[in-house]
Amino acid sequence: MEAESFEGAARFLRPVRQGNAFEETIERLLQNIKLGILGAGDKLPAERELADLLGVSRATLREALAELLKAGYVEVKRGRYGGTYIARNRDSGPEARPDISAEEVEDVLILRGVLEPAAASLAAKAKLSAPQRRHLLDTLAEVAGASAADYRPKDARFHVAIAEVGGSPSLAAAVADARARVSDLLDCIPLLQPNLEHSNQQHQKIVDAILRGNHKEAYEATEDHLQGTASLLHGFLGASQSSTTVSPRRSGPIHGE
Amino acid sequence: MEAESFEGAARFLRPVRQGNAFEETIERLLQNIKLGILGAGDKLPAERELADLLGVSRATLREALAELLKAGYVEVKRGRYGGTYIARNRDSGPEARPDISAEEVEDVLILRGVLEPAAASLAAKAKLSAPQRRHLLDTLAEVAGASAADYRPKDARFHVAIAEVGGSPSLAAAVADARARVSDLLDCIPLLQPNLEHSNQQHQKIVDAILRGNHKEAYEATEDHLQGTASLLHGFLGASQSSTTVSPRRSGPIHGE
DNA sequence: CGCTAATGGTCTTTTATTAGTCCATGAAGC
DNA sequence: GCTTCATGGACTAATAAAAGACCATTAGCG
Repeated sequence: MEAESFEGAARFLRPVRQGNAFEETIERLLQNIKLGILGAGDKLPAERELADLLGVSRATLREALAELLKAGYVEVKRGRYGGTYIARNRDSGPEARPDISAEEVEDVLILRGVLEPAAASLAAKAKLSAPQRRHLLDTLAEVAGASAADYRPKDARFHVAIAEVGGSPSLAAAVADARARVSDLLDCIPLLQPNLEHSNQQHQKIVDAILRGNHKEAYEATEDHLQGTASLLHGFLGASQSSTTVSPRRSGPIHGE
Repeated sequence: MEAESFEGAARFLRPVRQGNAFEETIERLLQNIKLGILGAGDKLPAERELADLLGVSRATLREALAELLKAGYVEVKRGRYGGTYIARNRDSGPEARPDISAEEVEDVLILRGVLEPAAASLAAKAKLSAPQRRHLLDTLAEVAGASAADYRPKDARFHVAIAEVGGSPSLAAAVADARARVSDLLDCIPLLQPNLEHSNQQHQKIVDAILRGNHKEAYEATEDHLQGTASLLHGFLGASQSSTTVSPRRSGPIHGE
């Protein structure tokens, strides 16, 4: 325990920020879109307000919004009562897919495997208010009724909703972050109809357990559910494109261009 | 699910960064010191390398180091084979203690209550290498033999070590972050000798379970252990200084000054 | 002794980001 | 119609941060 023992320490002296303000702003907005928190047709807060929420200057926010506009994620209406809106039918372009390492897949699957069942368990233990119960049921219905085109965001929205009612904002944020990473991985693999139906059944089971206050069952049902997508991801990505510790983004923020 | 439904969305449109680069750099370094990852007498990486690790310019890093130097956290030696070292006996000044809301205490306790037992369980499930086992035992011995003065960092180091061997860097980082927040809270309450002895017994139990590969026991032993400090924190902070959603830091980075 | 080289210390230049002001637009309300 | 005013759009000045070059120091080494 003397001088120069950085083998391990270096892992914790990790970067203080992920990129520049412009890139992080795009990332945050995109995360909210992909997680279905900002759904098609939704109006974003006014630029001045949104910049404040994101803790970034309006100029930087506008740069980010300009990119999202160019990529078709948002639409803008001018004048009073105008604003920025999430595009209703984005021509889903060929999302930039940097190579994915098996380690990274494993890492995020472990993380969400820890966070999500725990969040479901907490939600079951918590004394949910009527609006919270409604929120769960609403997001459940949304994902059950979603078309294949927007299944992923609705699905993510549902899972984040569970974490939201768990009582810890930090946990909800952590789940949202992990879920966003999972969603990025899921974008690389096809959406299979039988999987969707099975997923919806599992969703129902999770919500049932939460609303009945059965935390053990909520935990296990969530574990089961995650197991499915974990297997899927392992199958499609697990053994492919291994290693190559690529530097994360830093160039070409959206996709083409 | 139409336009302008931001009641919930706003919670996820959270700030993209916590402060300016200078403040975040101090915070990160301080976190590593408080978590015992950088222990007394350790040599920091050279400025150029450290700046690179933290993803910040050398100028910004040096500003941060200057603050830590002024506050007595580090010492500097010039010339070849010189460097920046963690101070051996810092005159623990009156740490700036912004008011703490009960919600914040609850939030972080829930979060670590989810993360740490899960990390211990993962560690027990994992096939640990000899160096990993040694790492666990080393940090365990360090905390068991620690003086009251540096019990907290050694304790934190031990808990983070468990997460390190769990197989997910993201989870380890999450545990480190949560632990740092807990440590900040613990700094507000006295260190009681009987608690220390009980803690050390629990630590031993956790490591035993992990090394035996009994994940259920590792999980439960960690839960038990956390329960202790949770009660302590609730007792000392729970009902005091409630509400007042104070803005986090942003001014006076270190302590006095 | 005197050189070497890795390290902290000090600059300058360029770029990113903020903070603020003012303009242009256009649906709502009279 | 006409006015209102919250909105996006466009600029400027000030500040933070990065990138890089160069200087000063000093333990080791021949």
